[in-house]
Amino acid sequence: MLSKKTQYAFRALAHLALNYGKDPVRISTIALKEKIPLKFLENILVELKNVDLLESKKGKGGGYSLKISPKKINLATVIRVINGPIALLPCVSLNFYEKCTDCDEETCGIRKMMIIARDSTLKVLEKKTLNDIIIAKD
Amino acid sequence: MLSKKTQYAFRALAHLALNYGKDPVRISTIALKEKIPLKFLENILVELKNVDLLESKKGKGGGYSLKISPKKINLATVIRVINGPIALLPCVSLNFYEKCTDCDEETCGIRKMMIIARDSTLKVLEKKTLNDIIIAKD
DNA sequence: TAATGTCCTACCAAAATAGTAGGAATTAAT
DNA sequence: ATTAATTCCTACTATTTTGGTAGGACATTA
Repeated sequence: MLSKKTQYAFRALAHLALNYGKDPVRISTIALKEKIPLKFLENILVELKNVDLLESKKGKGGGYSLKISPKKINLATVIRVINGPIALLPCVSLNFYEKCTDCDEETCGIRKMMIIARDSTLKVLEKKTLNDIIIAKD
Repeated sequence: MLSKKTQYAFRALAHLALNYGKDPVRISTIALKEKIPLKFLENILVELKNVDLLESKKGKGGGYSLKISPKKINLATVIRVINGPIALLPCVSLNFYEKCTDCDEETCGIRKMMIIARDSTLKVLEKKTLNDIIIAKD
C-alpha cells in the first residue's frame, strides 16, 4: 500500500497540474484546499522539487509549480520518489534492487512470478500520468 | 513491498507444495531447510492453517501439509492472508476496502488510475499459483 | 505415561510512518 | 533599507508496524 505521504503527494501534484502554466501556488493554499497538514506538505514538496518535478519561488507571489508538463510525469515516478519500490520484493526491483538472502535468483520460482507481476503493474503506472488523473476527474 | 513474513510464507508453502500428497512436514524441518526463524514460522503456519490452506497433525509423525492442491492456491490469496491488501490504496481494495477521507470517489482521478493498476496486478497474482512457483524452479 | 509435535498467549526491540517545532534563507514590495 | 512573505532546513516526537522471542498448554502416538 502507498503511504499517506504518497497520497498527499498525488493530491498536491494533481492540484498543481490543474494550475500548470499559471502562477505558482503557495504551500498554504494547497494544504488548505487538499486538506493536507501544512508542515508535512512542506517536506513532500521539497522532495518533489529535489528531483526536478517541481520548481519553487520564494517571497511574495512565490509558491510551487510543475517544472514539466503533467503529461510527462507518470505515476511510477512519483511513487518511486515518495514511497519507494513498486516491485513486491527487493530482488525484483528495477530501481531499488537488493539481493535476497538465502535464495538463488536463477532458480527461484517466487522471484520469476514477482517479475511478471511487477511488469504488469509497471505497464500501467509508467503509462498513466498526472494528466490522466486530472482529466479523469470529469 | 511484501513483508519478510510474507516471503517466509511463500518459501514455506513452496516447500510444502513439493511434498504435496506425501507425509506431513515438521515446522522444524521447514525452518531449517528454508532458513526461517522457527518460532516466527510457527505463527505463520498457524495463520495459513486458520484459513484452510494448510492442515496439521500433532504428535509423532505430525507436521504440516497443503490442504488443497498447489494448483489451486494462487499468489493473491497468500498475500492477502499474510500481508494484507494488494491494491495501492485502501479505497480501491476489493478485500480490505476503506473509504478515503476528504475525497469524492466518483470523481477522484487518482482512484480511477489505481483501480486500473490494481486490476493489472491482480490479473497476474490471481492466475499464478504455488504450482507455478515450483515448476518455475527448474 | 512419556515423547513428539502443534498451538496459544504474551511480550519485546527496532524500524517505519506521520507528523510537529522553530527558525534560517531568500525574494519582492514599500 | 526595511519589512513582509514565502520557501527551506534541521531536529525532534508519538504511534504503528514489523520481526521476532519465551514459555508453556494441548493433543497425539507409541
